Amino acid sequence: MGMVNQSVLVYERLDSNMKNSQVRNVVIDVLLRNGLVDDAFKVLDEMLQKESVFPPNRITADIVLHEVSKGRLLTEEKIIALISRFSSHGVSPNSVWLTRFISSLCKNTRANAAWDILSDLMKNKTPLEAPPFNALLSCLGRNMDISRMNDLVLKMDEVKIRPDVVTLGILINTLCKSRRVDEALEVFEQMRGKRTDDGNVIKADSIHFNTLIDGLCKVGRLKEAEELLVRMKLEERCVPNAVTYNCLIDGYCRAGKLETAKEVVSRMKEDGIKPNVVTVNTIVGGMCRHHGLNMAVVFFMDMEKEGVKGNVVTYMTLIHACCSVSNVEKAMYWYEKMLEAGCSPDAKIYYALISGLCQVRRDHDAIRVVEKLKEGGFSLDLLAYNMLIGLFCDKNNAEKVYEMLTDMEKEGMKPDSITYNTLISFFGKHKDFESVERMMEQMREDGLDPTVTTYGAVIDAYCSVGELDEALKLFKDMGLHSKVNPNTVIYNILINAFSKLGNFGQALSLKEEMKMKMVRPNVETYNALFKCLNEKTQGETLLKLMDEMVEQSCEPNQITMGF
DNA sequence: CTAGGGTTAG
Repeated sequence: MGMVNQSVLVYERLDSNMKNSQVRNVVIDVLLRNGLVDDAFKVLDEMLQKESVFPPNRITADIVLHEVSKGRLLTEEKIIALISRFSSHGVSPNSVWLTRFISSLCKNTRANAAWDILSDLMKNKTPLEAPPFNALLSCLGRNMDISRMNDLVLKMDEVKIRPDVVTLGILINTLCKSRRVDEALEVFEQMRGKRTDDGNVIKADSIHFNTLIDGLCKVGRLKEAEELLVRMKLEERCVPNAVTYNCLIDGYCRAGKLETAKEVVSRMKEDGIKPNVVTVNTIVGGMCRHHGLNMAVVFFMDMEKEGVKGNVVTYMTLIHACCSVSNVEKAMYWYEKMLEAGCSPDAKIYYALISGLCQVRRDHDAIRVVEKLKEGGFSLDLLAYNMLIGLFCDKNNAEKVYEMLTDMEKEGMKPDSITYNTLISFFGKHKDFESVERMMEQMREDGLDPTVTTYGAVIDAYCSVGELDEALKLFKDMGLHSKVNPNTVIYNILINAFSKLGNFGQALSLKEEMKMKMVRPNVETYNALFKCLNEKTQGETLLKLMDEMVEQSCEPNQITMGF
């Protein structure tokens, strides 16, 4: 501390024309390192004055921002203000630091603040590089905000900040994930090889190719994906790797071409690339979807013999497949197998089990799994809560429904529209209109607009007690007061209700209305109408409607045949 | 910046 005091003493005695930026930087550094934050900021403030003779430089920003974030000396807001003051002197924070700061803002869903910082720095023409922009771009990409991404890239171009390989990677990836593969290919061709002022070139790399191949596969354009692989092999620094082949394998699996997928495994081996656990999981998943569990298990065991061990994802895939064919015992068997194999379950394994059990309506088993999940130190997420609430509603277990809701609240989780829709339909089925209204109100209070499903549940409830006037009122409200429009399901509910009451005229005019409004009728629409005709034995109208059904390309089903 | 895992209500 003595040394610090001496340094400060010396500094204070200096003539003000001796206190240049370099000297001040040293003093600020010493003060901050010794925790004398207020003193440091006093010196900094002198530098940041508008007409300061010795303004801050790159090093000032380096020292201050590094220490500030290391010691958490300032709030995010104050750091932003500080950056802005540096910016007004034409000083940028160090690129690495700025990138980290932008990322952390984005993680806290403060992309707007990040945007403002970068705009401010650009406006003041401070020197900038691509990485901080990449951080913001990848955040915008996660939110699929492509238009703001394009804006940012344009702004970069205006102030001559050159994009790098990562920038290109982010753009391609976001476009591919939004299924806009052609645009991704276009951006790729446009940006790659582009020479900038300083002679640098953005070179295409394996990640770019992998992303594009995956994008093409995900939209089923397998032939083009294969062509891109050929092109990739001809490029300089682009060697296909396990990711490349796994993307192709996934593409074939999704298309149900399991044999071709297995051929790609052979091709990758010939190419000197070992299949990995992702390869196994992809094919196991594909087999489960298209050829059933047994084939998948055989494949899995073959691969284990080749030395590729399964992981949580492998077991989860198998567990899910068991559940989807209602084989809970087998699901639990694979759960045990997973533990034996030394794979520690993560939260998602439990969610998958819960999802499977909810689908086959095994409420007691689901409760057991929830207990196991909690024992494992995990908690349910909104999705899992929704599935469970749905299950307990279905089982008329109001007590459990309330338990789930209080649990959610305890964990600070807000119900979403799916939760509300589930509850509204539950109360509707019990003809508890008071609760229905209460839920609708609460939903609005939570800032959630009613969805088509919400209306569907309520309209259905009023129809079920024969209050068609009330149902029609809501139906009309839909178009008027909210942005949701009636869909096929809503029309079917009403047509069914009128048909049941023998009001064929009203039912028929609703069907006409839906055709006029371009809402497609389906088999159920016609079946609902037939229900009414059958009683009145109006054969002629029936035949006419049958013809119309064909016209509308509605496949008649079992129920239709009964008329 | 690239590959594989659970999504509800009518």
